[in-house]
Formats: sequence, C-alpha cells, structure tokens
Amino acid sequence: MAEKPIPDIVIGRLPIYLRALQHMKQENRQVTSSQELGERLGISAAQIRKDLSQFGEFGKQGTGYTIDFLAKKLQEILHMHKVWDVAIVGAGDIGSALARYQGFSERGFEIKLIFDNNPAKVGTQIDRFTIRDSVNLTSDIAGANIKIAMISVPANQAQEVADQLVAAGIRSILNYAPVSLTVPLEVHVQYIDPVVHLQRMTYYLD
Amino acid sequence: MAEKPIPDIVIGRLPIYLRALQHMKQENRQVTSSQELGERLGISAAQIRKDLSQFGEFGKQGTGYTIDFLAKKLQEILHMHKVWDVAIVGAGDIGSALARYQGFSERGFEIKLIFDNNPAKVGTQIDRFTIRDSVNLTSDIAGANIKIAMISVPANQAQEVADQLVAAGIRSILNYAPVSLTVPLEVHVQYIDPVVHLQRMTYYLD
DNA sequence: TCCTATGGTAAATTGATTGTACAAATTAAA
DNA sequence: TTTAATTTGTACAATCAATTTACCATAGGA
Repeated sequence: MAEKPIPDIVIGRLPIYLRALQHMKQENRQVTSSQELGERLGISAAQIRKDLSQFGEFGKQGTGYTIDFLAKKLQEILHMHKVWDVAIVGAGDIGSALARYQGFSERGFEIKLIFDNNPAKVGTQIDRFTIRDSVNLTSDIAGANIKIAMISVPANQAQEVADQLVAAGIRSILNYAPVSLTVPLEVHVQYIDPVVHLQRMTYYLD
Repeated sequence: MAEKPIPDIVIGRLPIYLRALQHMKQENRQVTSSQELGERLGISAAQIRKDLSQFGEFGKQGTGYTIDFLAKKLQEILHMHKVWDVAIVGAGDIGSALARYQGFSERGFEIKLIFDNNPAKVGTQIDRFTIRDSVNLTSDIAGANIKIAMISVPANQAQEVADQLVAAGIRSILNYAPVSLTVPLEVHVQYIDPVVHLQRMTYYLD
C-alpha cells in the first residue's frame, strides 16, 4: 500500500505552524488548539487539523495540542531535528545581511561558507566568515558535504552559479536573484524577490 | 453581468511573466511565445495562455507575443505603469540592505522613508536616506501618502509596527519579520522569512 | 452525570490544473 | 499561389487538489 505523497502546499504551511508554536513556547504557553492557531495565522482550524492529521495524531480531544510536543513533531517531519549547514554565494549587500543574520542559527541552520567572485572581496571578513573565491565553489561545497545554498549574486550570474551548485551536490537552493532558475527535478528551489512580492500586491491597489 | 474575480494564484504568476519578459527585452528580443516562456519558467504553455487571456488578447496567432507590448500590458494590469513610493521600518541589517538595493527603482518602486526606534541610529544616513524616528512613523507616512511598506524589525515589534502602518493608511505590507501579522481584510501582506523557505525544502532532504 | 471544548475524519464542495482539440490567423516554404 | 507549419484563444472534459462542512468520539471540568 503506497502512501500518497503529502501535497507541497501542506508542507509549506508546516513551518508557519512551527514558527507560531515556538513563539507560544517563548511566552511559556503549554497547550493550544487548532482554533487558536488558526486565528493567529489566518488559517481555518479545520485545515490545520487536517494538515496535522496527515502525519499522525498529535492532539487530545477536548484539550488541544501540547505546544512542546507538537513543535517537536513538526521539527521531525521537516527534518529539523538536526542542524543543516548552508552556503552563501554572493557577498554583496544581500549576502552580507544573510551572513550576519542571527535567525538562522537560532532556528536550525548554520552558515558555513560564503563565496564571491570579486578578487577585492575574496579573503576579507564578514562577521566571522572569510569570503572564499567562487572558483573553488564546487569543490569546497562538495568537500564540506553541504546540501543547502542561498544565491545572492546578480541576475545574470545566477543560472551559472546554480549549475555549479547542482554539480557540487546541492539539493536545495534559496534564490535571491531576480530570475527563474532551471535545475534538475530532484533539486528544490525557493524564490525570494521582493519586487515580485510587491507587484503581487500592487494589483490590488488603485 | 459581474466579471468573476481573477484568482490570486494567477495574479501571483504575472510578476514572474513580467520579469522574464523584461529579461528578454534586455537581450533585444522582439517576440516570444507561450511555449518559450513556459520552458523558461517551468510553466505549461497552456496555462500561460489561459492566464493572459483573462485580461485580453495580447498575442498574434502564428507569431506569438510582442515582448514590449505584453510587458506594458502586464505592467498596466499590475498597476506598475506608475512608480510606487515605499517606506521601510527597521534599519538593521535587512532594512539597510533593502535601502541600498538598486532593484527597486529599476522596477517601479522608490524607497522614500526609512524608520528606526533606536536613538543612536535616528538621524544617521544609509545610502541617500536619513533614518527617521519611529515615533513619527504614522504622521510621516500618512503625510507622504505612501501606500506600501516593508517591515524589517525584530519579531516582537512587528505587530505593533503593522498596526501603526495600517493607521497611517498603508495598504500593502512586505513583512521580513518572522511572525504572522493580523491586519484588516483590505490590507495585503506578503511574507519573506528565509528560514520558512528553507524549512519548506528540508522536508525533501534526508 | 452532564456539558463544553476539541481533535480526527469522512463527505461534500469548491477551485485549479491539465489535456485535448480545433478554428483562425500568420508566416514561411514550395 | 498553394501548402505546411506555427501559434493564439477558447472550449470542454477530466482529473487532480484543496477547502469546508458536518459529525462523532473523547477528554476534562462542573
């Protein structure tokens, strides 16, 4: 009996649930309910229950969900029970801000390597990182066995970088360059382009 | 006869189409086809044609779409035929990187104001901007008639900032703080949390 | 014991995508 | 000029996906 795969849109909501639970934990809350979570997130309680029930029975009728327990379960489902190493390619404004961002280590990701192809930058420091030369990108990443990378290079270099990352064994790419990437099926890409996000909202403005 | 509203998921694809068209324009291309666009973006040609046909007939049978013409049409649909003013709240690493990012002005958005509540930062410069005091946030934004804002403050301050932005007349919020916001129905919010994007991909990793 | 709150789940409903087809228009080739 | 090859716009079916509704079973407190 083949279990049917979980829809990607459901996977996409799990990190949101997890984030909210971790906030509640910081407020020393013990339990919550699908209704409370839903109100907080603008998602229907039924949908949250259905999403969660795809992975098991995590709640108790009448009382709700134990925050700490559900958070741990979601972390397991998302494979966040371990720390993931991450590489950054492109040490401009965005790449630098990413390298300095504390939120990664606080939430299960550790920046390990940062690359740039500008000789003036190679060898200099950002935070605790020494910028490496992009010519060694593939071997450095493969050698460190890193599976996740963020791209913060200009648009016209992004596809080339993506190709190198794939060759280095990267399986997940978070792309800040404003361009769509072509990668093999088994490699996942997420896009962050603030202009695209803004344009999606201007449609609704006068 | 009431026209049925366009699904938001369709609106979300239009900026992607526009971005690809603008890249083609830079390559001095004159025309393209739904098929070429689709291959470039990983979207089926039929879907692109269907999306576009919701707004009019922009192509020519046998030839395809004139890049410049279709780009202009998409800009109109997305209300990008004018330049939109934008405010930034939070002048930390992320806010600073946003203030310096050239991609906004190149694609129809102009950063006008940037705020922080840290007295040590108020009055100092980032790029060509003088950081303003957050205490004047509502009046400054309302006075400048700005409708779009980006939030780049710590998570625990984000909801308060959002409330002030709504009071100031902001209609669209791009939220970089790692927390879900509660806003009135008529205000649109888009979220950028790199950790959420990464976690969405770790599910598929071993 | 009764009442209320709540999770889990099946069913119904709604929404979106995909696939197929084809007429009409255009271009290029024969 | 005729024919062949493209390509859009549209329709329709089929399917797939996602959401909502409704209801039952359970837990815990009054």
